[in-house]
Amino acid sequence: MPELPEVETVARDLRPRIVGATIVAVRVSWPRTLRDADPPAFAAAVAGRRIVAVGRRAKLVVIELDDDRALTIHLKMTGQLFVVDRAAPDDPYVRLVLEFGDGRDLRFRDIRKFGRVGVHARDAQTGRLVESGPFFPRLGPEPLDPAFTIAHFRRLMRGRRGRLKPLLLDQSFIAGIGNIYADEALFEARLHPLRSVSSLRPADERRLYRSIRTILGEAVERRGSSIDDYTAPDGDGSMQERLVAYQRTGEPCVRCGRPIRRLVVGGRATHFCSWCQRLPAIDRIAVAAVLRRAAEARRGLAGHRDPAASAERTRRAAATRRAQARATVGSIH
DNA sequence: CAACCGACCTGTTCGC
DNA sequence: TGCGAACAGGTCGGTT
Repeated sequence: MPELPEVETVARDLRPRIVGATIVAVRVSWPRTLRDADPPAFAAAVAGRRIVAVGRRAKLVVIELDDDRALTIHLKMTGQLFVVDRAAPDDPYVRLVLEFGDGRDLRFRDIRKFGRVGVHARDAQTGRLVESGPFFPRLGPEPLDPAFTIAHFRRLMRGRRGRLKPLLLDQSFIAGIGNIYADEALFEARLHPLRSVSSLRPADERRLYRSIRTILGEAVERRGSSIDDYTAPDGDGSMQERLVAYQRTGEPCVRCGRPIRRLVVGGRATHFCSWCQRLPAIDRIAVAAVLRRAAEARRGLAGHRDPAASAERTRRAAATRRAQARATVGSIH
């Protein structure tokens, strides 16, 4: 589920609650939640350790311990972290619990069981996570880091060949962007998701760089987008109110009024305005086949329903589900 | 290297 | 009312 802004919010909410806490025991109800699927080894590694810092890298929550190690937690689609009193009622979707010496629990709840928790080495000198090893993916730079400049961005783009949307989702290119913010950044930059990277001119690259930072920055300020199962320990974000492309199929584009269109790119739903995010001539031919196939697929879906109404239904259902998730979490300090 | 596919999971919605 | 298919914000490994 969560992308960079949501994970950042979770880390910030967790920090004041768990820094200083000592882990005295571990409960694992779904062993595969652990990246090495070995609960006894995990318990032995963390028992007695004190938490000294909480941060984020890409979409990972990083919990640093008072030895040379850190826990990384990837929430994937439906993971949630919250702190409750040990006596708080159990929940069938809680997969892993860190029990603290002060009577509280850090609980990891994850309906779809995609989330993963790993133990990683930490550089004793710098306190930074060692970003290597069998379970650690190659991660690109942090887009909101001040060190991530337009020059840096240009250098990364050089030599890349594919299309924009898959590139933005590639965590080894830039870390932390997911499906929502990829669509929003491309809309903001007025770039078509199927635009070829090699066709970008300097002005296009500048707009893309700026839109990525603007969208992610605002999303962090707004505590992320609360959609479906995502909610943070200190409550919902509000970025969902500002999304203008994602899940807006059929609704009028906020810039030109033409309907937002939906395509599947790399297996992911992709939302854009085909007027504001036009393809240059070079790309049109290459992309024509993709668009034709999408049109055929749409026609194939008999009983063509109203896409805007459908999107609205989807959002309402999502809000309901989120309310249930929130009620379940019921986090305390 | 780039893109696509099925896996991994569960819950919800929609068409029939 | 019930049933199956499609879909959901992420990533991985194996193919093409």
